[in-house]
Amino acid sequence: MTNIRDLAKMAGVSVTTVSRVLNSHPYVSEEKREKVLAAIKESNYKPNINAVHLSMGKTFLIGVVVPFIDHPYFSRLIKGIAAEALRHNYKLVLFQTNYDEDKELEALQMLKQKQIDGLIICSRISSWPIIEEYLSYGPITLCEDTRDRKVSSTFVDHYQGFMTALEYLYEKGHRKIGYCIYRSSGTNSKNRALAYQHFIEKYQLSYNPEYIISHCLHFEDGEKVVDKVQQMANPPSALLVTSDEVAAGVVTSAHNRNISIPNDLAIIGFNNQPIAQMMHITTIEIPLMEIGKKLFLQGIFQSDEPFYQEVPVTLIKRGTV
Amino acid sequence: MTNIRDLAKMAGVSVTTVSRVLNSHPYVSEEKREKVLAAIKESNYKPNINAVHLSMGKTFLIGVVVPFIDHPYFSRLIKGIAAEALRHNYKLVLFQTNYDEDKELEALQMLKQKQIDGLIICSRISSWPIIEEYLSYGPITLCEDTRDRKVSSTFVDHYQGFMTALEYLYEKGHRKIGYCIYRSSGTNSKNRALAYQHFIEKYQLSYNPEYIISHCLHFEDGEKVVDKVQQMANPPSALLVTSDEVAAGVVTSAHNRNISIPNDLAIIGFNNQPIAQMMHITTIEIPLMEIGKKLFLQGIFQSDEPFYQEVPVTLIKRGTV
DNA sequence: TTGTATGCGTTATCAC
DNA sequence: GTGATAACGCATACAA
Repeated sequence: MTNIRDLAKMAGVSVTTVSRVLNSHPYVSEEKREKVLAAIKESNYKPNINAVHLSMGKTFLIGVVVPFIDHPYFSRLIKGIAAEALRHNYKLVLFQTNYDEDKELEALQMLKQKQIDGLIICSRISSWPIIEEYLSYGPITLCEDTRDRKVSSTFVDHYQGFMTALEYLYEKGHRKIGYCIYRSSGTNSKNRALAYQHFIEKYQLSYNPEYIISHCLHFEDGEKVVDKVQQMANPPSALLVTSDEVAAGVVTSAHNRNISIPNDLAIIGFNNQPIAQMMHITTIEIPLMEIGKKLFLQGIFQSDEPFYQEVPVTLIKRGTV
Repeated sequence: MTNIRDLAKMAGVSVTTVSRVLNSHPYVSEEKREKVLAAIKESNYKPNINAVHLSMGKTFLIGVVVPFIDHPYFSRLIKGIAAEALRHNYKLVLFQTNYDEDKELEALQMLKQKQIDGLIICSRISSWPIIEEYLSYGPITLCEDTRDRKVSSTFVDHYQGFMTALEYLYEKGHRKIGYCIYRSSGTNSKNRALAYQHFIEKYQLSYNPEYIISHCLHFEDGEKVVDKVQQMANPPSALLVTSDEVAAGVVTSAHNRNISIPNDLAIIGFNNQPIAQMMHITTIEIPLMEIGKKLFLQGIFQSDEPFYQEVPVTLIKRGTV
């Protein structure tokens, strides 16, 4: 492996000059620059990233916290982050937490110890005081509405997305609407709940706690949802479902039991995943790949001031409403 | 950030001694070891990984090449790799190739330039001569049967898995059996094709090229499969399908068109993904998470001799046959 | 069993 | 414009 000193010798200049052309700094004559460039080409030189990192005091590593790596929602987010990271010569440190707070703290600790340059938390379990404590050690970026906090984020307005879906169902004549989520504690879930509550109040609909079904995350959870709906004395006529993955499960289960969709039960999913397109599921599109890219850029190129970035969502009308 | 020199002062020893206890080397008295340990605890010391890396000439980075990051098969593999990598303080560099050879070459180049310590190729596009050329620059690990090559691998015996599935269908009375794959050129696909050919010969069944449907990768491809089957003058009575994801798509489409499964069409998927369990799809189980872990260990702790590691598969009988 | 001194390959400071 | 040289923090050969 040829190094910067070898290059200097080959080009007949000093290491400083080599470093200058390597980093395209000013103050180097065209003549010497070309000599160095030639030497680089001839020797097939590549900088030793370890030395660069040590010298710069940076790791070029970005931590990514997700509850589940192999879940369609998060793997799509990771895809976006990874694509942008590669472009900027950053590497990923993937933390799968399973929503275990200790796992998330491990990631936060790595930030504190400067083992990573920044941390992206795609879905959070630790409380605000914890996050805010670690904020002083390095950039933390979230994927939820943080406008009331001093933490940067790229987020989707789940309140608006949910409301749009609800209004659409109302317009279609539905008055008994339920919804599925994974966990009720997350910010995104809370925003969805808030929209639901406001919607109920606005149209003076009755509130039925049964209509809110939690722990829905995978395709196979769709079956549980249909189970519950079938057991209700007064079942909903429409359901907003966690994600298209789960919505697809609901639709599949419903078919198996001769529940007609949308006649017996209308369904709206989220994310506009490929599966929603194939199964003609009406959905709220969330551009996850794009969000992943934004999260990365925000996580690395961050100023002192928190920066909030909202990504718009779109209702995609298909066959399940 | 306190460093090794600060520790030495605090403990009243030399940096060498500190380094020794840090790396649990022998030849350090219990007395001094404890002083150092105390200093470490007190100062909340963490080694600067950049310095460690530079000094050791290693990056502690492992490259992972996949065609698609957000595909259930590969994201599960990544999950296994990431889990094991984290345990060993390694970080991931994710390359999504989309089966573009240049992308794969980028990863290979990084290995050559010592930008990563090892490379795991989960699905390969480049030819053997290319792989073998880069083998001299660092450990490369594959996820396909490489027993006729000098490249290490953790692999599934797709020949055996396919044959098991075929024999099972034969036993159930099927004589017109087709199969779906993504691409025909991969080693794994070739092994499946070989099993199919041997099976056909063994039972003297007629070979119908129509029965082999390629480019099946996602749930939504299941619909195309059903389309094709319906258009055949002499359709197969059973289908081995790329993955459970695609199998689920086939089953869903079949339901939508009142094709009875398994009566009109029997289906066997692969991987035993959660979706297969939910939809009661008969499948060949492939332990992807476990394979991912093995791939990592193999990729990092590799001797000079190539090492081949076969992972067994199991037929899981459910309702689609 | 311990410590000194050197190297790892860069970047950055400063004098020229 | 240019070039010595000092960090950066750790591992290790070698001397003691």
